[in-house]
Amino acid sequence: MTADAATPTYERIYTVVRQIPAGKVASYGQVAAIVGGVTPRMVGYAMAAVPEGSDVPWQRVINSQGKVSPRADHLGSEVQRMRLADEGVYFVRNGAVDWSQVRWPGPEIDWLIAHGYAPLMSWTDELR
DNA sequence: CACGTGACAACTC
DNA sequence: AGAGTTGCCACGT
Repeated sequence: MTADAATPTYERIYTVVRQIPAGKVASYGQVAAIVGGVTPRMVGYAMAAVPEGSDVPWQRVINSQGKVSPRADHLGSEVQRMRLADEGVYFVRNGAVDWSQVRWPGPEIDWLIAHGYAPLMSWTDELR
């Protein structure tokens, strides 16, 4: 599945999110930077729109503070925490994950090129 | 810490 | 075809 300019925005976002392995997490801003041309908020919207039973691991995208973002559906954030716990991702000290332990380093450069994403390194500053 | 600001795709009538 | 509705952000001051 490539992601050229003709690919719908949400699909381009989902394609990147599907690369995040179990046990790792990424921030909305990180995903947005990798996809390119989308804002972190758009990534949040896309995650909220993931259909039930989809293969998109939406739970692996959290906010820049390392916390599960609050949302209209309270239960949703609890489900997200539980699913992450099942994958070995835990929220310690005031509800935030330890980025140094669970941060997804991002896709390989080759993958980006092979799938039509610009291998811009601007997102590395998200890797604080 | 509390704001203000930037910036929207997909869906449903 | 077009308007209206609906959503899980990040960063600067």
